[in-house]
Amino acid sequence: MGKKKGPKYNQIIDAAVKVIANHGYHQAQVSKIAKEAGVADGTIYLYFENKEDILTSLFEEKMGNFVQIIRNQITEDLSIEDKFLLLITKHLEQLEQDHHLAIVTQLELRQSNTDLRLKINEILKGYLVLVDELLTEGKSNGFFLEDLDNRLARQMIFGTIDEVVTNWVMKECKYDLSGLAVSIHKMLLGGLRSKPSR
Amino acid sequence: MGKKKGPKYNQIIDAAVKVIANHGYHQAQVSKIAKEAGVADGTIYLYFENKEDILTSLFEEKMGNFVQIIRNQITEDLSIEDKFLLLITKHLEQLEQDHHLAIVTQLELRQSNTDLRLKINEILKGYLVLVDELLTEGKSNGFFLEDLDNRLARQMIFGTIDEVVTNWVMKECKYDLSGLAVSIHKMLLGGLRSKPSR
Amino acid sequence: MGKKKGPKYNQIIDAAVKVIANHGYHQAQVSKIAKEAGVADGTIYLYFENKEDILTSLFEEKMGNFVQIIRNQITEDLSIEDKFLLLITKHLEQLEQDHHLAIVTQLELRQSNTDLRLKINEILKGYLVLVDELLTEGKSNGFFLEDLDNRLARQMIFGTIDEVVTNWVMKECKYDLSGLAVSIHKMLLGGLRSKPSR
Amino acid sequence: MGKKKGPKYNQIIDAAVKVIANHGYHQAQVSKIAKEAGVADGTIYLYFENKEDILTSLFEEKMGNFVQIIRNQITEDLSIEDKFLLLITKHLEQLEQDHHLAIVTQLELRQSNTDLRLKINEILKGYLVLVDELLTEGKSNGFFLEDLDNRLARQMIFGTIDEVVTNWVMKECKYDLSGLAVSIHKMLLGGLRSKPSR
DNA sequence: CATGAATGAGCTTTCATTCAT
DNA sequence: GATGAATGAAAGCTCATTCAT
Repeated sequence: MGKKKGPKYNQIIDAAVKVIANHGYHQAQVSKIAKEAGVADGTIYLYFENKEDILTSLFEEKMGNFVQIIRNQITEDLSIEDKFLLLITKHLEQLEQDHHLAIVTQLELRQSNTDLRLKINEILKGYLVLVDELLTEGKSNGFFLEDLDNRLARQMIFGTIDEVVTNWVMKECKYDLSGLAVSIHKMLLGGLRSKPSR
Repeated sequence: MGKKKGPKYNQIIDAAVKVIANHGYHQAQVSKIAKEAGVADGTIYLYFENKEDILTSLFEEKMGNFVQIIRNQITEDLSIEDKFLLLITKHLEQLEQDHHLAIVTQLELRQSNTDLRLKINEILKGYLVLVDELLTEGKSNGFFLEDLDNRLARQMIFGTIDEVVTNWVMKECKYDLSGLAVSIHKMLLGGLRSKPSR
Repeated sequence: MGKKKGPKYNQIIDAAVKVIANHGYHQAQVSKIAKEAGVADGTIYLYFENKEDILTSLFEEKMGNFVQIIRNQITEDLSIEDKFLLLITKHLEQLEQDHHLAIVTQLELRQSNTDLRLKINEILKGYLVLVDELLTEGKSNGFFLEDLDNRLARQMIFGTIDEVVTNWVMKECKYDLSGLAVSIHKMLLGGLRSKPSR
Repeated sequence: MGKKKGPKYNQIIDAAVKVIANHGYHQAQVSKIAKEAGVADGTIYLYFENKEDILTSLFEEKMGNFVQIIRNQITEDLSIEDKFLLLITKHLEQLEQDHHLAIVTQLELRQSNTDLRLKINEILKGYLVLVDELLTEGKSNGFFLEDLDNRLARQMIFGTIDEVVTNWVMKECKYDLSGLAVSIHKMLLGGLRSKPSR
């Protein structure tokens, strides 16, 4: 019950990231996380309801930040095009900064049961809301077609970036990720075709 | 050993799909699958090496010719544009045909940790090779830009379609999936922008 | 029920000896014995009540012979001393003849549960009766002391020979076993002491 | 890990002895041992690596100084004859002290298949070394014949005593065991024959 | 007689969670 | 607050035995 207090809370979350990244989701026992965090097993339960709550909180904590940081960069004076470039760049940059976190969010946490994944999706909504705002803005000033399906567009944007990051993680983060932002941006906005149809 | 034959073999695989779809990957115990299949627990082991073998076989059996079916539709006389439309359409159609199977392959099986993931990647590889061929063809006849990054393009195409399907599954397959093919196709080839940049 | 008939009966027993010798008691499944015997699993149960019955019968069959063969050699005209030498020699010779059988009776069958071992002891009684007869005969003609405890003497004789054979089996039957008969005979009859006590 | 301490450790070992003695090796499930020890199944695994570790530890703990205890009694001032009497007496006395333990070591533990057998042999080796020393000493001072085969003599001594104890256990420990020491001693040293051969 | 596919009871071990100290 | 020893439910797999053919 006494949730979210004290330095131990963050200690435990950071330990969870580390343990999951190094040992994999299915080998991340509570006792291992407690040991890594330097606390007793029971202490975990003073800060988290149960194991799933650790993972949910982990994602909340790290991804809550995530969306806010992107929002902070997207100032009103930018063109919609530049706003999208920023979205992509900051998305990639943040995951590039912390390889452990990237492994956890892109690979390991997806092995969790479906309930947890629904909660993760809940958190992802903040991201999707942002994308939606950009799409609506783009439509209103004629940058995007009026009849664009926001949901599909969102799925294309998120699906593409997510797939790029996942591949990067699976290749053991060996190459420059954020450097791909411009290319991705160009592909997403302009599509694959060399010339417009008609 | 891998006796693989007899009606029980398929009975068990179908039961596995059903149980996993209804109860989730982590709640799909062997005994539950056996009960659903109408056989004794031990009978499972006359047809499969172990639990993982059930899942691997399930995936192979059901998704083994996923790519081949798409390839069969893509005849040489089609334009590159139409070939992509077919790719998307057939991809969506196949998953739309069996909701249970879609749940299993899009959500549940991704929670596995093992050889199964490798099997999934194997299938995926065949898919990506096909996409690569289409991209190369499109480049050679000027439909795509010469400097297009094949890997990124592949990730955009697969990432987008996969995300669309996953969202459809998570919305409990309540809307028409293959009907989205045209819109997706338009977005992927033409991008989000209403007018081409100069 | 229809026990002890047909050539299959012996086939199965011989297969059991072979399988147990090669794979060990705990790895000697009924199906493995059936395969070795060239019959179906179910066929086993036409000749034996259950698995334990195979083992009991195996021992009966092979050890029944065993005692009879020794008895046949011990003719009445021999001295009690020579009778004992024959007992020991034939005991060792018979086990030396069939290494598989020796492994099974000396090592593997002793891992069976206590019930089976009680039945084995039952069969061993034939051997012990023979020893008893010799001891009694030896006492009556003054070769042995009147106050010799037959039970203890039997245990010394059997315990010694059994231990010698077991060691030979554990050393993988690499040396001449029956050649030890004279030494054993000398030790058992004369003891370890170089000179008699007063 | 091998935490080995605390009162539970001994509780569990004693429970194992009791359960194995009463129900037999093959019926001594972990859950039965846990229940007898008055702990939860899982608690077993805080003190032992696995089931085999219970049995190995049991044997080590209970029989670890079996040989040492005998050695402590055999002081240098004794005659070789008396030393052997002590060996036999202490061997029997130790097993006589704890009937449950005797059942376990003489009958049940021999049904095991694994490292445990190796552990048992380890203990046995210490015993055989001791016997060897006595034999060598006896030879050097003329008490034993120079040409006595140590290995065979060892096997006679151990085989005889072991057989006597096993028979006593199988007769449910109903008679006085250590009281047999003098008779056994007499038989082993002097043999069965009433008068020395010429 | 013979088959062998099918059965299903039985057991070790893991690990999230609790609670007395 | 903090501890960590203790808990006990849960699940994959084996194999002796049966019985319809």
